[in-house]
Amino acid sequence: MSYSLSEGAVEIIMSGGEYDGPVIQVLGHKKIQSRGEDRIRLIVSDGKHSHSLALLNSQLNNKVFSGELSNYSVIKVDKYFISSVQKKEEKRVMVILNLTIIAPGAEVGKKLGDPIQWSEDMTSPSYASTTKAEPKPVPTPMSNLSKTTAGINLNSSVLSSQMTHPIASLSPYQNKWVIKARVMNKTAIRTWSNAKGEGKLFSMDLCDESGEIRATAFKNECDKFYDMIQIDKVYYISRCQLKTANKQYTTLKNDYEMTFTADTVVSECMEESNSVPSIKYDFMPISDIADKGPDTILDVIGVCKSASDIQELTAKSTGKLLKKREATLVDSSGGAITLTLWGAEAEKFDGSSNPVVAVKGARLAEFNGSKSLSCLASTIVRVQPDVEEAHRLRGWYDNGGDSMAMVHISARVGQGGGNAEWMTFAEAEERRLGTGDKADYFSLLGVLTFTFADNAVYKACPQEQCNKKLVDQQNGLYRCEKCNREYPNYKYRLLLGATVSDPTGDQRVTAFNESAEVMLGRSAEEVGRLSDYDKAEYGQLLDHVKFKTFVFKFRTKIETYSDEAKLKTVVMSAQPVDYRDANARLVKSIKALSGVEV
DNA sequence: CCCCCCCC
Repeated sequence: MSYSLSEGAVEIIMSGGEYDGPVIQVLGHKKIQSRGEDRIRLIVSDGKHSHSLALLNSQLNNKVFSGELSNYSVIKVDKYFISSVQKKEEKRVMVILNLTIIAPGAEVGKKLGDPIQWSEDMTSPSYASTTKAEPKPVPTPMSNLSKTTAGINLNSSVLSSQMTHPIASLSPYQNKWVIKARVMNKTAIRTWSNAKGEGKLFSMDLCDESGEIRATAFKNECDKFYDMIQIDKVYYISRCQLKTANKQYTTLKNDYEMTFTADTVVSECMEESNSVPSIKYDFMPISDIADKGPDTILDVIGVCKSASDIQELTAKSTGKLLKKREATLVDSSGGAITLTLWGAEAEKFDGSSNPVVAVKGARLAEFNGSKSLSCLASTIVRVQPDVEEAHRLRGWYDNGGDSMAMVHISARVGQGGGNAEWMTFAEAEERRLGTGDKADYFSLLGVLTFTFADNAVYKACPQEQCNKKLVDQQNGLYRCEKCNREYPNYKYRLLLGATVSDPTGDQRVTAFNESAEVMLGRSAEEVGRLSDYDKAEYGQLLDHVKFKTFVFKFRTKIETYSDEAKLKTVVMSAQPVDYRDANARLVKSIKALSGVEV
């Protein structure tokens, strides 16, 4: 068995060129300490040259500890970057991010070829001309920086020709570095005032291939850099102060954070920087969120099916005036969830064109048994992001996904009724529910067996709290008798008559806006538009929801209309079935009925 | 040097 190594790759890579997926042999390894962390240094060979300054990304350490990556192994380096370390002089280091083991050491069993040790001064000009080599790094990266003025360097060529340092390598103990990083997120300018003084600041989240870090600019630096720093752009940044990050306040994966100082130099990277990754999302299908606990921090991507207007409220605890907007996101998992946006983010958000929205680091909140996502200050929200999942979702939504029935994870649960025992219609009748002076409430697992399509949606008063049906004045205006006013606009609201059945009987019920939206799987706005502009589709929608099963909570009370006493039953909430819960209830009643443990 | 991240 012979193994072919990428002869000459070490030389090309170490002299600044690019070599795609070099196949090299591991000749030895050594454990070193870096910032209190174990790092593995590999001695590698391409058959022609060996090189002892190959660092293994710490995530790969286990491959060595487990023996998987033993000496003489032949590996393909799938991903690497070149960094530099300062000892007595600048030294280039190859950091291996990803590798594939082509042949284990035991199988190879010997050193391949007769490699000689490579060193910096072996760099020959011939390689630079035959490869896509970048300009050779200047030996003293910081020497040029003093020539910049005001810290903002508009000509990136000075910095771009230099070697940059991986973010993961930054520490307070070393201040001669330049990073090449993408801005993932930038906060608004915030002011503070406390016993220690006052000021203003903004912060940004930066990332490169090696990791991420938060940087904050205070006062002067806040003014100086705020406009320049733009989300998604790549910058060369140097001369910041590093300090230990308070883990309490950050979700970024870095032990340190940076503070801009008067000496900080920032320069936009003008060339294509595909090597600097953009935000790394870890999207969770919306329907999976139902199983997650409160305070889970997660990423989602979905189409904004609807969004509320801005609501203003006063925080009880702080007395602060808050602005929020709720957007409903849906994805192809068939889940829907409410995302709450706050402050300026809420104000600028426009969901009217059903954009794809990507969210990184939102927090799962639970209120009255209903789950929703809430944005934190650190949450990144991107509207119409240029990522594959966004394009896929766009295609899905525009080609029928929009009419898919959704399980709304944030569906309201009747107050306090979440754990009420379920009843059947027969049991409700037996107990004469609704026949007393006060209304009775009960929950039931039932099937929607009929929907009354006539007048299921109406044009309601646009005022926040008034949901009165408007009178069409036939002149473009609508009159609200309750407000005694005419409006040019209106909001749609649902008032759905339906029949719910269970194995023991059925009941004519009425569902108002929120519960009807859950039952129809559409917003009142959408149903209204269909009713006015696409009667066929409207009819289909009302037809297709038949035989869907929900957990209903009813309010029932006997009422007399023209001498006839009838049970008036209102749907307080309709929830998609949580089958785990449903089965547990079933098992419980089987036990109770049979006296047998199951 | 901030560090609040909310409400029904």
